[in-house]
Amino acid sequence: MVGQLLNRSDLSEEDQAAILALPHKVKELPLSAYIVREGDRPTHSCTLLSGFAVRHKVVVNGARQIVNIHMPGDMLDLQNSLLRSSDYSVQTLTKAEVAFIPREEIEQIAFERPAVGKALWIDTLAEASITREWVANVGRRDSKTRIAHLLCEFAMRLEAISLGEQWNYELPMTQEQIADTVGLTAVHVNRTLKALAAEGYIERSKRAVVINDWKNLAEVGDFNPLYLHLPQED
Amino acid sequence: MVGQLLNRSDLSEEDQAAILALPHKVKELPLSAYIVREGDRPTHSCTLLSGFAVRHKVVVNGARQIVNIHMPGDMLDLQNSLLRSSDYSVQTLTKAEVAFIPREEIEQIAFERPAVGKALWIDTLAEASITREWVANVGRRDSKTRIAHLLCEFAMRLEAISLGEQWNYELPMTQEQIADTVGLTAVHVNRTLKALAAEGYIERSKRAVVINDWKNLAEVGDFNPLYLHLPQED
DNA sequence: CGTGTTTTTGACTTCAGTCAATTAAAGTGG
DNA sequence: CCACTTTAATTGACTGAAGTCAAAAACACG
Repeated sequence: MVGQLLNRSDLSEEDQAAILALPHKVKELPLSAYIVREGDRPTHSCTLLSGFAVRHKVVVNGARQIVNIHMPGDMLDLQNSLLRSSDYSVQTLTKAEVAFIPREEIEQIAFERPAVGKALWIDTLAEASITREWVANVGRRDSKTRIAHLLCEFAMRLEAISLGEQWNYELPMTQEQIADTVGLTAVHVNRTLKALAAEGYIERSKRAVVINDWKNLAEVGDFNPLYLHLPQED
Repeated sequence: MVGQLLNRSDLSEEDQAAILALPHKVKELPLSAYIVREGDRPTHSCTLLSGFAVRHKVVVNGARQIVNIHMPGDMLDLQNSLLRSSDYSVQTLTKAEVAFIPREEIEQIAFERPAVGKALWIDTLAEASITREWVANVGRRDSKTRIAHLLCEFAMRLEAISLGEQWNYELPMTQEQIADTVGLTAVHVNRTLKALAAEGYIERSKRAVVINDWKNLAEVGDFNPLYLHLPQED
Protein backbone atom coordinates (compact mmCIF):
# COMPACT_ATOMS: atom_id res chain seq x y z
CA MET A 1 0.00 0.00 0.00
CA VAL A 2 2.80 2.36 0.82
CA GLY A 3 4.42 1.59 -2.49
CA GLN A 4 1.30 2.50 -4.36
CA LEU A 5 0.93 5.81 -2.60
CA LEU A 6 4.57 6.64 -3.21
CA ASN A 7 3.92 6.37 -6.89
CA ARG A 8 2.02 9.60 -6.88
CA SER A 9 3.20 11.29 -3.64
CA ASP A 10 6.29 11.72 -1.48
CA LEU A 11 6.04 10.46 2.07
CA SER A 12 8.56 10.74 4.87
CA GLU A 13 9.98 7.62 6.52
CA GLU A 14 7.92 8.47 9.53
CA ASP A 15 4.68 8.72 7.58
CA GLN A 16 5.41 5.48 5.83
CA ALA A 17 6.05 3.80 9.15
CA ALA A 18 2.78 5.16 10.51
CA ILE A 19 0.89 3.64 7.60
CA LEU A 20 2.54 0.29 8.08
CA ALA A 21 1.75 0.48 11.79
CA LEU A 22 -2.00 0.83 11.20
CA PRO A 23 -3.87 -1.97 12.92
CA HIS A 24 -5.05 -4.44 10.35
CA LYS A 25 -5.95 -8.03 9.68
CA VAL A 26 -4.81 -9.83 6.59
CA LYS A 27 -7.09 -12.33 4.93
CA GLU A 28 -6.31 -14.76 2.18
CA LEU A 29 -9.21 -14.94 -0.26
CA PRO A 30 -9.92 -17.43 -3.04
CA LEU A 31 -10.77 -16.61 -6.63
CA SER A 32 -14.17 -14.96 -7.16
CA ALA A 33 -14.66 -14.10 -3.50
CA TYR A 34 -16.67 -11.03 -2.58
CA ILE A 35 -14.82 -8.49 -0.48
CA VAL A 36 -17.59 -5.89 -0.45
CA ARG A 37 -21.18 -6.15 -1.59
CA GLU A 38 -23.35 -3.42 -3.04
CA GLY A 39 -25.39 -1.95 -0.21
CA ASP A 40 -22.97 -2.99 2.54
CA ARG A 41 -21.92 -0.57 5.22
CA PRO A 42 -18.41 -1.83 5.71
CA THR A 43 -16.67 -1.13 8.99
CA HIS A 44 -13.27 -1.75 7.49
CA SER A 45 -11.46 -0.26 4.58
CA CYS A 46 -9.31 -2.70 2.69
CA THR A 47 -6.18 -2.77 0.66
CA LEU A 48 -5.22 -5.39 -1.86
CA LEU A 49 -1.81 -6.80 -0.93
CA SER A 50 -1.57 -9.37 -3.69
CA GLY A 51 -3.79 -10.60 -6.49
CA PHE A 52 -6.37 -8.79 -8.59
CA ALA A 53 -9.92 -7.66 -7.97
CA VAL A 54 -12.68 -5.68 -9.66
CA ARG A 55 -15.45 -3.37 -8.62
CA HIS A 56 -18.69 -4.01 -10.39
CA LYS A 57 -22.30 -2.96 -10.58
CA VAL A 58 -25.29 -4.95 -11.70
CA VAL A 59 -27.92 -3.32 -13.89
CA VAL A 60 -31.58 -4.11 -14.21
CA ASN A 61 -31.51 -6.84 -16.85
CA GLY A 62 -28.92 -8.73 -14.85
CA ALA A 63 -25.99 -7.51 -16.87
CA ARG A 64 -22.84 -6.62 -15.04
CA GLN A 65 -20.46 -3.74 -15.54
CA ILE A 66 -16.99 -3.75 -14.10
CA VAL A 67 -16.20 -0.18 -13.13
CA ASN A 68 -12.64 -0.54 -11.82
CA ILE A 69 -9.81 -3.00 -11.91
CA HIS A 70 -7.65 -3.27 -8.82
CA MET A 71 -4.03 -4.24 -8.62
CA PRO A 72 -1.82 -5.03 -5.65
CA GLY A 73 -1.46 -1.93 -3.51
CA ASP A 74 -4.84 -0.46 -4.41
CA MET A 75 -7.21 0.62 -1.71
CA LEU A 76 -10.47 -1.10 -2.44
CA ASP A 77 -12.96 1.05 -0.67
CA LEU A 78 -11.63 4.23 0.61
CA GLN A 79 -15.07 5.31 -0.61
CA ASN A 80 -16.67 3.39 2.13
CA SER A 81 -14.57 4.82 4.86
CA LEU A 82 -16.35 8.11 4.35
CA LEU A 83 -19.63 7.39 2.59
CA ARG A 84 -22.47 5.53 4.18
CA SER A 85 -23.11 2.55 2.00
CA SER A 86 -21.33 0.95 -0.90
CA ASP A 87 -22.63 1.54 -4.39
CA TYR A 88 -20.67 -1.39 -5.81
CA SER A 89 -19.39 -4.85 -5.10
CA VAL A 90 -15.76 -5.86 -5.01
CA GLN A 91 -14.81 -9.33 -6.11
CA THR A 92 -11.47 -11.03 -6.53
CA LEU A 93 -10.28 -12.04 -9.98
CA THR A 94 -7.60 -14.29 -8.55
CA LYS A 95 -6.54 -15.57 -5.19
CA ALA A 96 -5.74 -12.49 -3.17
CA GLU A 97 -4.45 -11.21 0.13
CA VAL A 98 -6.39 -8.33 1.54
CA ALA A 99 -5.60 -6.14 4.54
CA PHE A 100 -8.62 -4.92 6.48
CA ILE A 101 -8.13 -1.65 8.34
CA PRO A 102 -10.82 -0.17 10.62
CA ARG A 103 -12.33 2.82 8.88
CA GLU A 104 -11.79 5.19 11.79
CA GLU A 105 -8.10 4.50 11.61
CA ILE A 106 -7.95 5.64 8.02
CA GLU A 107 -9.82 8.79 8.81
CA GLN A 108 -7.61 9.50 11.78
CA ILE A 109 -4.29 9.10 10.05
CA ALA A 110 -5.49 11.18 7.13
CA PHE A 111 -5.96 14.20 9.33
CA GLU A 112 -3.19 13.62 11.84
CA ARG A 113 -0.62 13.32 9.11
CA PRO A 114 -1.44 15.77 6.38
CA ALA A 115 1.08 14.21 4.02
CA VAL A 116 -0.68 10.88 4.33
CA GLY A 117 -4.06 12.52 3.98
CA LYS A 118 -2.92 14.27 0.87
CA ALA A 119 -1.52 11.05 -0.55
CA LEU A 120 -4.81 9.28 0.06
CA TRP A 121 -6.73 12.11 -1.48
CA ILE A 122 -4.49 12.12 -4.54
CA ASP A 123 -5.05 8.42 -4.88
CA THR A 124 -8.79 8.98 -4.78
CA LEU A 125 -8.50 11.62 -7.47
CA ALA A 126 -6.30 9.47 -9.69
CA GLU A 127 -8.80 6.66 -9.43
CA ALA A 128 -11.60 9.03 -10.38
CA SER A 129 -9.56 10.08 -13.37
CA ILE A 130 -9.29 6.50 -14.55
CA THR A 131 -13.02 6.07 -14.16
CA ARG A 132 -13.64 9.13 -16.30
CA GLU A 133 -11.41 7.71 -19.00
CA TRP A 134 -13.48 4.55 -18.84
CA VAL A 135 -16.67 6.52 -19.44
CA ALA A 136 -15.08 7.87 -22.59
CA ASN A 137 -13.75 4.46 -23.54
CA VAL A 138 -17.07 2.71 -23.22
CA GLY A 139 -19.11 5.62 -24.50
CA ARG A 140 -17.23 6.70 -27.58
CA ARG A 141 -14.75 4.13 -28.80
CA ASP A 142 -15.40 1.17 -31.08
CA SER A 143 -14.65 -2.36 -29.96
CA LYS A 144 -11.14 -2.62 -31.31
CA THR A 145 -10.04 0.70 -29.87
CA ARG A 146 -11.78 -0.04 -26.62
CA ILE A 147 -10.06 -3.35 -26.02
CA ALA A 148 -6.67 -2.09 -27.19
CA HIS A 149 -7.08 0.75 -24.71
CA LEU A 150 -7.74 -1.67 -21.89
CA LEU A 151 -4.69 -3.72 -22.80
CA CYS A 152 -2.53 -0.60 -22.77
CA GLU A 153 -3.89 0.58 -19.45
CA PHE A 154 -3.32 -2.78 -17.86
CA ALA A 155 0.26 -2.95 -19.13
CA MET A 156 1.10 0.49 -17.93
CA ARG A 157 -0.44 0.04 -14.51
CA LEU A 158 1.32 -3.27 -14.04
CA GLU A 159 4.57 -1.64 -14.89
CA ALA A 160 3.92 1.19 -12.47
CA ILE A 161 3.74 -1.30 -9.62
CA SER A 162 6.67 -3.25 -11.02
CA LEU A 163 4.73 -6.36 -11.84
CA GLY A 164 4.62 -7.94 -15.25
CA GLU A 165 7.53 -7.99 -17.61
CA GLN A 166 7.00 -4.80 -19.47
CA TRP A 167 4.85 -5.57 -22.49
CA ASN A 168 4.35 -9.21 -21.77
CA TYR A 169 1.84 -9.99 -19.10
CA GLU A 170 -0.97 -12.20 -17.98
CA LEU A 171 -4.41 -10.62 -18.08
CA PRO A 172 -6.17 -12.28 -15.15
CA MET A 173 -9.65 -12.15 -16.68
CA THR A 174 -11.89 -14.38 -18.71
CA GLN A 175 -13.21 -12.95 -21.95
CA GLU A 176 -16.54 -12.62 -20.24
CA GLN A 177 -14.96 -10.42 -17.59
CA ILE A 178 -13.21 -8.37 -20.23
CA ALA A 179 -16.60 -7.97 -21.88
CA ASP A 180 -18.10 -6.73 -18.61
CA THR A 181 -15.24 -4.27 -18.36
CA VAL A 182 -15.51 -2.74 -21.80
CA GLY A 183 -19.27 -2.99 -22.25
CA LEU A 184 -19.31 -5.61 -25.00
CA THR A 185 -20.33 -9.26 -25.18
CA ALA A 186 -17.92 -12.11 -24.60
CA VAL A 187 -18.37 -13.29 -28.17
CA HIS A 188 -17.45 -9.93 -29.56
CA VAL A 189 -14.46 -9.64 -27.25
CA ASN A 190 -13.26 -12.95 -28.58
CA ARG A 191 -13.54 -11.82 -32.18
CA THR A 192 -11.89 -8.49 -31.42
CA LEU A 193 -8.95 -10.03 -29.61
CA LYS A 194 -8.50 -12.36 -32.51
CA ALA A 195 -8.55 -9.42 -34.89
CA LEU A 196 -5.97 -7.51 -32.84
CA ALA A 197 -3.75 -10.56 -32.96
CA ALA A 198 -4.36 -11.14 -36.67
CA GLU A 199 -3.35 -7.59 -37.38
CA GLY A 200 -0.14 -8.07 -35.46
CA TYR A 201 -0.75 -5.69 -32.59
CA ILE A 202 -0.54 -8.43 -29.99
CA GLU A 203 0.25 -12.07 -29.57
CA ARG A 204 -1.62 -14.17 -27.12
CA SER A 205 -1.80 -17.66 -25.75
CA LYS A 206 -4.36 -18.39 -23.09
CA ARG A 207 -4.54 -15.27 -20.94
CA ALA A 208 -1.04 -14.11 -21.72
CA VAL A 209 -0.69 -10.99 -23.80
CA VAL A 210 2.43 -9.88 -25.61
CA ILE A 211 2.40 -6.39 -26.95
CA ASN A 212 4.49 -6.52 -30.09
CA ASP A 213 4.64 -2.86 -30.79
CA TRP A 214 3.61 -0.57 -27.99
CA LYS A 215 3.41 2.49 -30.18
CA ASN A 216 1.07 0.84 -32.64
CA LEU A 217 -1.17 -0.60 -29.98
CA ALA A 218 -1.32 2.72 -28.17
CA GLU A 219 -2.34 4.28 -31.44
CA VAL A 220 -5.20 1.93 -32.26
CA GLY A 221 -6.19 2.07 -28.61
CA ASP A 222 -6.24 5.87 -28.59
CA PHE A 223 -4.19 5.54 -25.46
CA ASN A 224 -2.63 8.58 -23.83
CA PRO A 225 -1.35 7.69 -20.36
CA LEU A 226 -1.75 11.16 -18.87
CA TYR A 227 -5.03 10.22 -17.23
CA LEU A 228 -3.26 7.63 -15.08
CA HIS A 229 -1.39 10.46 -13.36
CA LEU A 230 1.66 8.29 -12.91
CA PRO A 231 5.08 9.78 -12.48
CA GLN A 232 6.46 10.78 -15.86
CA GLU A 233 8.42 8.34 -17.85
CA ASP A 234 8.91 8.75 -21.52
CA MET B 1 -20.39 26.01 -2.50
CA VAL B 2 -21.05 25.77 1.18
CA GLY B 3 -24.60 24.68 0.49
CA GLN B 4 -23.40 21.86 -1.71
CA LEU B 5 -20.98 20.56 0.89
CA LEU B 6 -23.62 20.72 3.59
CA ASN B 7 -25.67 18.34 1.56
CA ARG B 8 -23.38 15.51 2.44
CA SER B 9 -21.55 16.78 5.54
CA ASP B 10 -22.12 18.84 8.67
CA LEU B 11 -19.99 21.92 9.05
CA SER B 12 -19.76 24.33 11.97
CA GLU B 13 -20.62 28.01 11.51
CA GLU B 14 -16.96 28.74 11.86
CA ASP B 15 -15.94 26.28 9.16
CA GLN B 16 -18.60 27.65 6.87
CA ALA B 17 -17.37 31.15 7.47
CA ALA B 18 -13.81 30.07 6.73
CA ILE B 19 -14.90 28.66 3.39
CA LEU B 20 -16.73 31.82 2.48
CA ALA B 21 -13.70 33.84 3.50
CA LEU B 22 -11.40 32.07 1.04
CA PRO B 23 -9.86 34.57 -1.34
CA HIS B 24 -11.48 34.26 -4.71
CA LYS B 25 -12.39 36.06 -7.88
CA VAL B 26 -15.77 35.67 -9.48
CA LYS B 27 -16.07 35.64 -13.25
CA GLU B 28 -19.16 35.76 -15.37
CA LEU B 29 -18.83 33.42 -18.34
CA PRO B 30 -20.94 33.15 -21.49
CA LEU B 31 -22.44 29.99 -22.89
CA SER B 32 -19.94 27.43 -24.27
CA ALA B 33 -16.95 29.06 -22.61
CA TYR B 34 -14.03 26.89 -21.58
CA ILE B 35 -13.12 27.06 -17.90
CA VAL B 36 -10.41 24.41 -18.03
CA ARG B 37 -8.77 22.75 -21.01
CA GLU B 38 -7.38 19.25 -21.21
CA GLY B 39 -3.66 19.42 -20.51
CA ASP B 40 -3.86 22.67 -18.53
CA ARG B 41 -2.06 23.04 -15.25
CA PRO B 42 -4.55 25.33 -13.58
CA THR B 43 -3.39 27.52 -10.74
CA HIS B 44 -6.91 27.99 -9.48
CA SER B 45 -9.60 25.64 -8.44
CA CYS B 46 -13.07 26.76 -9.33
CA THR B 47 -16.58 26.47 -8.09
CA LEU B 48 -19.70 26.96 -10.13
CA LEU B 49 -21.86 29.58 -8.45
CA SER B 50 -24.65 29.66 -11.01
CA GLY B 51 -25.33 28.03 -14.34
CA PHE B 52 -24.37 24.62 -15.67
CA ALA B 53 -21.17 23.12 -17.03
CA VAL B 54 -19.78 19.82 -18.22
CA ARG B 55 -16.49 18.03 -18.14
CA HIS B 56 -15.61 16.33 -21.36
CA LYS B 57 -12.92 14.38 -23.12
CA VAL B 58 -12.22 14.10 -26.80
CA VAL B 59 -11.35 10.74 -28.32
CA VAL B 60 -9.27 9.96 -31.38
CA ASN B 61 -11.88 10.16 -34.11
CA GLY B 62 -12.95 13.57 -32.86
CA ALA B 63 -15.93 12.30 -30.92
CA ARG B 64 -16.62 13.84 -27.58
CA GLN B 65 -17.70 12.23 -24.33
CA ILE B 66 -19.14 14.24 -21.51
CA VAL B 67 -17.94 12.64 -18.30
CA ASN B 68 -19.63 14.83 -15.69
CA ILE B 69 -22.41 17.36 -15.46
CA HIS B 70 -21.95 20.19 -13.02
CA MET B 71 -24.60 22.14 -11.21
CA PRO B 72 -24.41 25.29 -9.11
CA GLY B 73 -22.32 24.61 -6.04
CA ASP B 74 -20.13 21.98 -7.66
CA MET B 75 -16.38 22.26 -7.49
CA LEU B 76 -15.14 21.98 -11.02
CA ASP B 77 -11.62 20.86 -10.56
CA LEU B 78 -10.70 19.89 -7.13
CA GLN B 79 -8.82 17.29 -9.15
CA ASN B 80 -6.50 19.90 -10.42
CA SER B 81 -5.70 21.32 -7.05
CA LEU B 82 -3.81 18.14 -6.29
CA LEU B 83 -2.94 16.50 -9.59
CA ARG B 84 -0.50 17.97 -12.06
CA SER B 85 -2.41 18.42 -15.24
CA SER B 86 -6.03 18.22 -16.23
CA ASP B 87 -7.26 15.13 -18.04
CA TYR B 88 -10.43 16.84 -19.20
CA SER B 89 -11.91 20.12 -20.33
CA VAL B 90 -14.66 21.99 -18.56
CA GLN B 91 -17.10 23.98 -20.63
CA THR B 92 -20.18 25.93 -19.69
CA LEU B 93 -23.60 24.77 -20.89
CA THR B 94 -25.20 28.09 -20.05
CA LYS B 95 -24.10 31.48 -18.88
CA ALA B 96 -22.39 30.89 -15.58
CA GLU B 97 -20.71 32.54 -12.63
CA VAL B 98 -17.55 30.85 -11.49
CA ALA B 99 -15.46 31.51 -8.40
CA PHE B 100 -11.72 31.00 -8.84
CA ILE B 101 -9.83 30.06 -5.70
CA PRO B 102 -6.02 29.67 -5.64
CA ARG B 103 -5.23 26.00 -5.37
CA GLU B 104 -2.94 26.39 -2.36
CA GLU B 105 -5.81 27.90 -0.42
CA ILE B 106 -7.94 24.83 -0.97
CA GLU B 107 -5.16 22.57 0.14
CA GLN B 108 -4.50 24.68 3.18
CA ILE B 109 -8.05 24.86 4.47
CA ALA B 110 -8.50 21.14 3.89
CA PHE B 111 -5.81 20.31 6.39
CA GLU B 112 -6.22 23.19 8.80
CA ARG B 113 -9.88 22.43 9.26
CA PRO B 114 -10.38 18.69 9.24
CA ALA B 115 -14.14 19.03 8.99
CA VAL B 116 -13.75 21.03 5.80
CA GLY B 117 -11.16 18.61 4.50
CA LYS B 118 -13.44 15.73 5.18
CA ALA B 119 -16.33 17.48 3.47
CA LEU B 120 -14.21 18.10 0.40
CA TRP B 121 -13.05 14.54 0.37
CA ILE B 122 -16.58 13.24 0.68
CA ASP B 123 -17.56 15.41 -2.22
CA THR B 124 -14.75 13.93 -4.27
CA LEU B 125 -15.91 10.45 -3.40
CA ALA B 126 -19.53 11.19 -4.22
CA GLU B 127 -18.52 12.54 -7.57
CA ALA B 128 -16.49 9.41 -8.24
CA SER B 129 -19.53 7.36 -7.37
CA ILE B 130 -21.58 9.19 -9.98
CA THR B 131 -18.89 8.59 -12.55
CA ARG B 132 -18.93 4.87 -11.79
CA GLU B 133 -22.66 4.80 -12.29
CA TRP B 134 -22.12 6.47 -15.64
CA VAL B 135 -19.71 3.74 -16.69
CA ALA B 136 -22.47 1.23 -15.99
CA ASN B 137 -25.06 3.41 -17.69
CA VAL B 138 -23.09 3.81 -20.88
CA GLY B 139 -21.63 0.32 -20.82
CA ARG B 140 -24.62 -1.84 -20.08
CA ARG B 141 -27.92 -0.08 -20.59
CA ASP B 142 -29.87 0.32 -23.83
CA SER B 143 -30.74 3.72 -25.19
CA LYS B 144 -34.14 4.11 -23.57
CA THR B 145 -32.92 3.06 -20.16
CA ARG B 146 -29.82 5.15 -20.50
CA ILE B 147 -31.62 8.38 -21.30
CA ALA B 148 -34.32 7.78 -18.71
CA HIS B 149 -31.56 7.29 -16.17
CA LEU B 150 -29.98 10.59 -17.10
CA LEU B 151 -33.32 12.38 -16.77
CA CYS B 152 -33.82 10.89 -13.32
CA GLU B 153 -30.34 11.79 -12.17
CA PHE B 154 -30.72 15.33 -13.36
CA ALA B 155 -34.07 15.73 -11.63
CA MET B 156 -32.80 14.38 -8.35
CA ARG B 157 -29.63 16.42 -8.35
CA LEU B 158 -31.56 19.57 -9.17
CA GLU B 159 -33.86 18.90 -6.30
CA ALA B 160 -30.95 18.30 -3.96
CA ILE B 161 -29.71 21.82 -4.59
CA SER B 162 -33.25 23.17 -4.49
CA LEU B 163 -33.38 24.23 -8.10
CA GLY B 164 -36.05 23.10 -10.49
CA GLU B 165 -39.62 22.48 -9.54
CA GLN B 166 -39.48 18.89 -8.51
CA TRP B 167 -40.22 16.82 -11.57
CA ASN B 168 -40.53 19.66 -13.98
CA TYR B 169 -37.30 21.16 -15.11
CA GLU B 170 -35.30 22.56 -17.96
CA LEU B 171 -32.52 20.34 -19.24
CA PRO B 172 -29.89 22.85 -20.32
CA MET B 173 -28.48 20.72 -23.13
CA THR B 174 -28.93 20.27 -26.84
CA GLN B 175 -29.73 16.77 -28.02
CA GLU B 176 -26.21 16.61 -29.33
CA GLN B 177 -24.88 17.28 -25.84
CA ILE B 178 -27.20 14.67 -24.40
CA ALA B 179 -25.81 12.29 -27.00
CA ASP B 180 -22.26 13.06 -25.91
CA THR B 181 -23.29 12.39 -22.35
CA VAL B 182 -24.91 9.01 -22.86
CA GLY B 183 -22.70 7.75 -25.66
CA LEU B 184 -25.29 7.77 -28.45
CA THR B 185 -25.82 9.88 -31.57
CA ALA B 186 -27.97 12.99 -31.60
CA VAL B 187 -30.38 11.37 -34.04
CA HIS B 188 -30.91 8.43 -31.79
CA VAL B 189 -31.33 10.65 -28.75
CA ASN B 190 -34.04 12.48 -30.62
CA ARG B 191 -35.89 9.28 -31.43
CA THR B 192 -35.49 7.94 -27.93
CA LEU B 193 -36.78 11.09 -26.27
CA LYS B 194 -39.73 10.98 -28.61
CA ALA B 195 -40.36 7.38 -27.66
CA LEU B 196 -40.20 8.15 -23.93
CA ALA B 197 -42.74 10.90 -24.51
CA ALA B 198 -44.94 8.72 -26.72
CA GLU B 199 -45.02 6.07 -24.02
CA GLY B 200 -46.11 8.65 -21.49
CA TYR B 201 -43.06 8.66 -19.24
CA ILE B 202 -42.32 12.30 -19.88
CA GLU B 203 -43.71 15.35 -21.58
CA ARG B 204 -41.44 17.82 -23.21
CA SER B 205 -41.47 21.10 -25.08
CA LYS B 206 -38.19 22.55 -26.19
CA ARG B 207 -35.71 21.72 -23.45
CA ALA B 208 -38.29 21.46 -20.70
CA VAL B 209 -38.92 18.05 -19.27
CA VAL B 210 -41.94 17.05 -17.19
CA ILE B 211 -41.73 13.73 -15.45
CA ASN B 212 -45.27 12.44 -15.37
CA ASP B 213 -44.73 9.49 -13.16
CA TRP B 214 -41.49 9.37 -11.25
CA LYS B 215 -41.84 5.76 -10.25
CA ASN B 216 -42.34 4.61 -13.82
CA LEU B 217 -39.50 6.64 -15.19
CA ALA B 218 -37.17 5.45 -12.44
CA GLU B 219 -38.16 1.94 -13.37
CA VAL B 220 -37.45 2.16 -17.10
CA GLY B 221 -34.32 4.13 -16.23
CA ASP B 222 -33.12 1.47 -13.79
CA PHE B 223 -32.58 4.37 -11.44
CA ASN B 224 -31.64 3.78 -7.83
CA PRO B 225 -30.51 7.05 -6.24
CA LEU B 226 -28.19 5.47 -3.67
CA TYR B 227 -25.15 6.17 -5.80
CA LEU B 228 -25.74 9.91 -5.49
CA HIS B 229 -25.03 9.64 -1.78
CA LEU B 230 -27.52 12.38 -1.00
CA PRO B 231 -29.16 12.69 2.38
CA GLN B 232 -32.11 10.35 2.63
CA GLU B 233 -35.51 11.75 1.79
CA ASP B 234 -38.97 10.25 1.58
C1' DC C 1 -10.97 -39.61 -17.82
C1' DG C 2 -15.08 -37.02 -17.14
C1' DT C 3 -17.38 -32.75 -15.97
C1' DG C 4 -17.65 -27.85 -16.05
C1' DT C 5 -15.61 -23.68 -17.79
C1' DT C 6 -13.86 -20.95 -21.27
C1' DT C 7 -12.81 -20.04 -25.95
C1' DT C 8 -14.04 -20.28 -30.78
C1' DT C 9 -16.85 -20.25 -34.79
C1' DG C 10 -20.91 -19.71 -37.79
C1' DA C 11 -25.49 -18.01 -39.10
C1' DC C 12 -28.68 -14.70 -38.34
C1' DT C 13 -30.78 -10.45 -35.97
C1' DT C 14 -31.12 -5.93 -34.13
C1' DC C 15 -30.19 -1.69 -32.11
C1' DA C 16 -28.09 2.21 -33.06
C1' DG C 17 -25.44 4.79 -36.61
C1' DT C 18 -25.08 7.28 -41.10
C1' DC C 19 -26.49 10.25 -44.60
C1' DA C 20 -29.37 13.49 -46.22
C1' DA C 21 -33.15 16.41 -46.41
C1' DT C 22 -36.79 19.16 -43.98
C1' DT C 23 -38.73 21.90 -40.46
C1' DA C 24 -38.44 24.76 -36.53
C1' DA C 25 -36.20 28.02 -33.49
C1' DA C 26 -33.06 31.45 -32.22
C1' DG C 27 -30.31 35.03 -33.12
C1' DT C 28 -28.54 39.33 -35.80
C1' DG C 29 -28.35 43.45 -37.99
C1' DG C 30 -30.70 47.06 -40.37
C1' DC D 1 -40.31 44.41 -36.57
C1' DC D 2 -38.65 41.90 -40.64
C1' DA D 3 -35.33 39.25 -44.12
C1' DC D 4 -31.05 36.59 -43.28
C1' DT D 5 -28.16 33.26 -41.16
C1' DT D 6 -27.12 29.84 -38.06
C1' DT D 7 -28.11 26.35 -34.95
C1' DA D 8 -31.08 22.74 -33.31
C1' DA D 9 -34.71 19.30 -33.85
C1' DT D 10 -37.07 15.93 -36.74
C1' DT D 11 -37.84 12.47 -40.06
C1' DG D 12 -36.96 8.80 -43.53
C1' DA D 13 -34.26 5.34 -45.91
C1' DC D 14 -30.48 2.59 -45.62
C1' DT D 15 -26.13 0.53 -43.34
C1' DG D 16 -23.31 -1.65 -40.16
C1' DA D 17 -21.18 -2.86 -35.77
C1' DA D 18 -22.15 -5.52 -32.20
C1' DG D 19 -25.52 -8.79 -30.17
C1' DT D 20 -27.90 -13.38 -30.01
C1' DC D 21 -28.24 -18.18 -30.29
C1' DA D 22 -26.31 -22.39 -30.64
C1' DA D 23 -22.93 -25.71 -31.21
C1' DA D 24 -18.16 -27.35 -31.27
C1' DA D 25 -13.48 -27.33 -29.66
C1' DA D 26 -10.08 -26.58 -26.14
C1' DC D 27 -8.82 -26.30 -21.36
C1' DA D 28 -8.77 -26.91 -16.40
C1' DC D 29 -8.98 -29.80 -12.67
C1' DG D 30 -10.67 -33.09 -9.26
